Amino acid sequence: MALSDSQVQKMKQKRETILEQATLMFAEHGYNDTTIAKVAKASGVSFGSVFTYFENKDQLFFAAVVEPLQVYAPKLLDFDPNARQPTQELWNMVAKHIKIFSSFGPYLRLVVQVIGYHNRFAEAFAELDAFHNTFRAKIGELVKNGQERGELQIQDAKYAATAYTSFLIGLRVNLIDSPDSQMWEQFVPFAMQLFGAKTD
Amino acid sequence: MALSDSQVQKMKQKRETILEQATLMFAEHGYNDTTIAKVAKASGVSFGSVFTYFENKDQLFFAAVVEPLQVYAPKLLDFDPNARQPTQELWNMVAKHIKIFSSFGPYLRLVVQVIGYHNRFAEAFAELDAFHNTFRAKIGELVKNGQERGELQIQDAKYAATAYTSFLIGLRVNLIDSPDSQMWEQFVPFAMQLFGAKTD
Amino acid sequence: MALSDSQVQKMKQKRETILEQATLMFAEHGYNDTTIAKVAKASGVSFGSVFTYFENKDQLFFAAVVEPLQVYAPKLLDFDPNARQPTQELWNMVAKHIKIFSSFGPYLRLVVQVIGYHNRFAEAFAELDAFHNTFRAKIGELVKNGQERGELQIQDAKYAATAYTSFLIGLRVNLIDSPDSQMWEQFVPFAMQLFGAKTD
Amino acid sequence: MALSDSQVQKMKQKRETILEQATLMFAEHGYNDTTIAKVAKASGVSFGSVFTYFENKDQLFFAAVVEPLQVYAPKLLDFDPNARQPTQELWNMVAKHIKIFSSFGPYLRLVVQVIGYHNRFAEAFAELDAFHNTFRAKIGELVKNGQERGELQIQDAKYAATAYTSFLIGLRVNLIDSPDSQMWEQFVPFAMQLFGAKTD
DNA sequence: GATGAATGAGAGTTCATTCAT
DNA sequence: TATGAATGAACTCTCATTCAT
Repeated sequence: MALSDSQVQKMKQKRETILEQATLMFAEHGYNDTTIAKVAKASGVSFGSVFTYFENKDQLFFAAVVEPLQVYAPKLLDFDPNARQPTQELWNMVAKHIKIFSSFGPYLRLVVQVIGYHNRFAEAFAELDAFHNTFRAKIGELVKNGQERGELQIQDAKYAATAYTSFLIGLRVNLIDSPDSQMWEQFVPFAMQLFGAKTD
Repeated sequence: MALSDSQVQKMKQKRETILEQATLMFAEHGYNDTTIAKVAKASGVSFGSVFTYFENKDQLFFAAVVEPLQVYAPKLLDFDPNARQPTQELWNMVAKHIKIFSSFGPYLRLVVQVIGYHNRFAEAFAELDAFHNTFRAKIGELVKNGQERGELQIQDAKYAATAYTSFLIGLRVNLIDSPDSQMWEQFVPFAMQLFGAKTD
Repeated sequence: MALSDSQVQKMKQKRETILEQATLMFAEHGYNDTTIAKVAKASGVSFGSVFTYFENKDQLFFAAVVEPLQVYAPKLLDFDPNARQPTQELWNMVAKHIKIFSSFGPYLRLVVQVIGYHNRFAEAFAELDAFHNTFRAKIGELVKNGQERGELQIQDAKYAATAYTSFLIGLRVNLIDSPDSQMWEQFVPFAMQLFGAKTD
Repeated sequence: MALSDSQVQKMKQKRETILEQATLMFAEHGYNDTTIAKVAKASGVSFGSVFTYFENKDQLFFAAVVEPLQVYAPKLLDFDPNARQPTQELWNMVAKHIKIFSSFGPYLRLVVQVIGYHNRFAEAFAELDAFHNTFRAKIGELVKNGQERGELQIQDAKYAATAYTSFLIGLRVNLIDSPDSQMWEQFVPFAMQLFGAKTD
């Protein structure tokens, strides 16, 4: 018997709730200290139900890492590498990135874990790594564009991109308990310097 | 009857071995996936012996995090904030830091974990945080010195220091599997830019 | 979906079985030499199931000590302190007590342990002590009644009650391996003497 | 090389100290919760030394139970079953017993344990049981003597003796935390009633 | 004789996962 | 689909005992 629309809807909602709670808990307490029972409780379902929506704990973790990527990736990639005014574009991009990074703390802690234990979480890491490469490549393009237009110092664009993503992730690690966006904003100019923006 | 010197020596050695193995495993597999039994095996002792040298697993972890700090801290702080040629001093400092960060990968992964779960590892985090503050403060001094001598752009020295340590830790996270020091060296100029070093 | 009635019934039964086996083993071998694994085996369940019914070993022990009290207490208190014929009532009471004490050997050994280590088993002891006080008080009333009616020697009723419960528990300790009720019956007259029953 | 007298003396002393501490701890915390390490610490010796004086933990426990018996037994048996004035003798005996029982609380808790787990502590129990039989027999003789002289009610002397020792041990269990000898003294008359002493 | 490092059997407990209801 | 009882692998930690010094 096919499920009614409202049923399907309800199930989607439930899955979503579980995933959200799982993300928060995985991020806060790590993989091992997050138990299925706790996630279930926080989600208002029986722990048996978690297995209805996710094959096992590993899959739940994988989903918690990879699915938000679908949401964040487009936002992070939302800039134009061929912009006419690359410095301006860069500034806007950095401001946006910083805003995003300052706000999705929990998820990024998850990301840091996956990177830290990339052997343990090989599949999830592969996804993140793939995005990271795409991300860096696109940033690199914009940097190159900026250099070609004489707005940025000449330096290896790929390294600059890596330096930049490192800076972002490092900020997230260091400012672990500071969701205060105003403080985060202070770091935009530093990112610009990293890119070799000419200081007039 | 007191223990003989050689006895004491042997014990020190054994403790050291256990701690080293523990550090490696904690860094590689995290706190939970590192079992006392595995550490013992890797160290060539019975698991009971681990408890001879460390009260419990938590203490072992704490020691693995805090003791190396005694070794690394002086090296990281080995620069002169009042140097006559601040830019030169800064460059040397960065080069040294990058070299150190590129080489003690395992330990830094441990550090990232502690920061990531600072609630879980509160005591260890407190130690790291204290060092981080000292570290940033001293870097900030050198930056200020550089600004006063007109060698660096004027910007908030504290933020610059934070940006720098974030950059370092972010590099360590991103370049998780690259001990290749030559690649790391490429990032020295970027750090200099972060500090607002004037590009002639 | 709630559990079916038969399910609930089965669980109650299982809990009961575990508790019974635990009581027997705690009584026979003491707290430490009674392992969860042994209790589980004796109860025909996996050791994990013991934790489904009891939070931990301490709780299991507590339940083994306290729950039977609900059963035995009413039986031990089943006499009338204001009886018209106090000596007769006393005799019946003693006979009943002796019968009960002779039969629930295992449980009483548990009780003796709790008293012996009342620091270790503080909560369980508190429960037993509370009952003991109630028990002695009610016996004291009957004794007083008997004295007032001139059937018993005048003596401190509270001490008499304590002497009596001591006698009972002492018999249980001494006759550790004698469930033989006939032998136990022999002690009824001694208890009566303790109460100062006048020997005509 | 033979040991000097003073050395022998010192060792005897050390053994004594260990045994005393062991008795106290076994009595207070039971066999399992009393560790060799704790006993050693309380005795001011290394735990290795405990094994110099006692083969193993079981032997230590055995010694703690049996050796004091050599001290207490003569005191408990110090009465004349053929006394000319049996009631008087009985009174004196009871008074002495009560005094002794009120004072050596820790040791008696040990005794209760051994009786409670006589399977576990079979050898120690055998010693205690043997003494108990001797003890009861001698008391029985005095009771019989009293009956023959018409001072005591006629009743089975052996049961009377058992009732009496039960009463004593029961008091010890019930008054676990009352070393207050004055309260203990109150129970002498009750013991006399147990023996069927004629109340004038 | 005295010491305490080394060992490992064995205990309690957690928790992912299965599966009957 | 939802539930939670049942299971047992795996982990940390304790402690009696051995034995080299």
